[in-house]
Amino acid sequence: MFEVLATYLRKRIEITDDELELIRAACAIRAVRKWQPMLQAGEIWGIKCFVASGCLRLYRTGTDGKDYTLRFAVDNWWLTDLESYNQGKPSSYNIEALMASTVIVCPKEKWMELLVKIPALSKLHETLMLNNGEANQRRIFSLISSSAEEKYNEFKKTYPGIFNRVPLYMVASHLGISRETLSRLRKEHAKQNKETSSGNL
Amino acid sequence: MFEVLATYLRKRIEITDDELELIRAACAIRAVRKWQPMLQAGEIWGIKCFVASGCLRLYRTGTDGKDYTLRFAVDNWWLTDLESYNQGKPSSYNIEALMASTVIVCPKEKWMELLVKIPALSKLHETLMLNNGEANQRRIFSLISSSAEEKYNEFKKTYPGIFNRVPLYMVASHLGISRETLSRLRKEHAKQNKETSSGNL
DNA sequence: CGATTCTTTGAAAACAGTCAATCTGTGTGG
DNA sequence: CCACACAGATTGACTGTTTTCAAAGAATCG
Repeated sequence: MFEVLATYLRKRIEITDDELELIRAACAIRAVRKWQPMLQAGEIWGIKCFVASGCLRLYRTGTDGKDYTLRFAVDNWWLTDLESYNQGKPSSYNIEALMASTVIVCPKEKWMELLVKIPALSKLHETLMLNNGEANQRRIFSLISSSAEEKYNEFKKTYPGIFNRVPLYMVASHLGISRETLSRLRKEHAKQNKETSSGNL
Repeated sequence: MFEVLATYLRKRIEITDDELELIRAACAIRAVRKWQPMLQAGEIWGIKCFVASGCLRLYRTGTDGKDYTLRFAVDNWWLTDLESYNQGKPSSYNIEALMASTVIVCPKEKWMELLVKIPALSKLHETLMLNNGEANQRRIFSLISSSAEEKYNEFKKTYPGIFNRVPLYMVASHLGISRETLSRLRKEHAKQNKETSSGNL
């Protein structure tokens, strides 16, 4: 299973087999069953986490008692609660598997050693952080500027692989709209696609 | 004016006078008049930018033609369009001064050299990135989970210094609500505060 | 299958947005 | 120093989107 991460890294950076061996030694493979929590609010999140296969989500319970999805992570994505990872404080978030998944985890201290030993990895790490920052900026813009329908379209375009893979109500909470609204939007769209594609030739 | 940045840095990291001199040499001081744009959509943003005094905002025009505020920056804050800075692509965003301001800017290449030469600065830089990531995560949660009123309260609590310093309609666009709604919320709150504080003893 | 979870649907209500008019404060030029 | 212009804020009436609530329908899993 570690091969998934190795392939991922080889595709993105110049890395020797020795360096890969260092990483492998620092990491652990973890199988997560469906609905199994990897992180529960109150715990401290002290690991780097790479999704080798499956699908996880990061969510948080609002003051209204409902769950709101901050982020999904599928094959070859990284997933962290930045707040807890960074400050070592108990997390306000939860991470759970949406299907049987395999993740590769690395304790924070070991990860930091790796970053020192392998400059290319450090560079990649920085790039990932920046990409994440950009994605957040775009998402914030979308949230403050778009209607429910626009957000729906954007999500489908940006994460085509996720839309059909996770429960609808989680996508709704990711977009900040109710499940009913999302259900209606989707219905509308299905209808329109049907109309457009049924022209007679 | 560079002293503002020097003081800022001394407060946060161990830094020698020689190192500060390096930074000073790489930076330029720029005065920005009220409403003057520092960045216009289409341009490339290739600098690090530190607000020594005044107030700027980063905003973007939506498909509806309205402007949406992504971020404010006041004294001792950094401001960037991550997307353009990172990828060197033309920006979709605008940056303008909301009052006469002084900013300290450093070209990207020189900044990267500084990061190599001054490890403590590099560490600070990383911390800032992480803090920004955390703030974004919290803001996204707020946007997907909160009503207009909750967002209003949270903004006032999180950025007390900004609320009274920038036009109301910009705060509204930062929260993703209309100026009228924000105006009404504020009125409600003023009324409630009056009621609470006028109890007879 | 049977039970649970998820989605859909309809009707009513709440919330926030739009439009348009008015008000307020600030700065400018006569 | 006043009057005017202008940007920003407020207000009311209305509209429209989205939420909520409740019930019924699929789908999924053991």
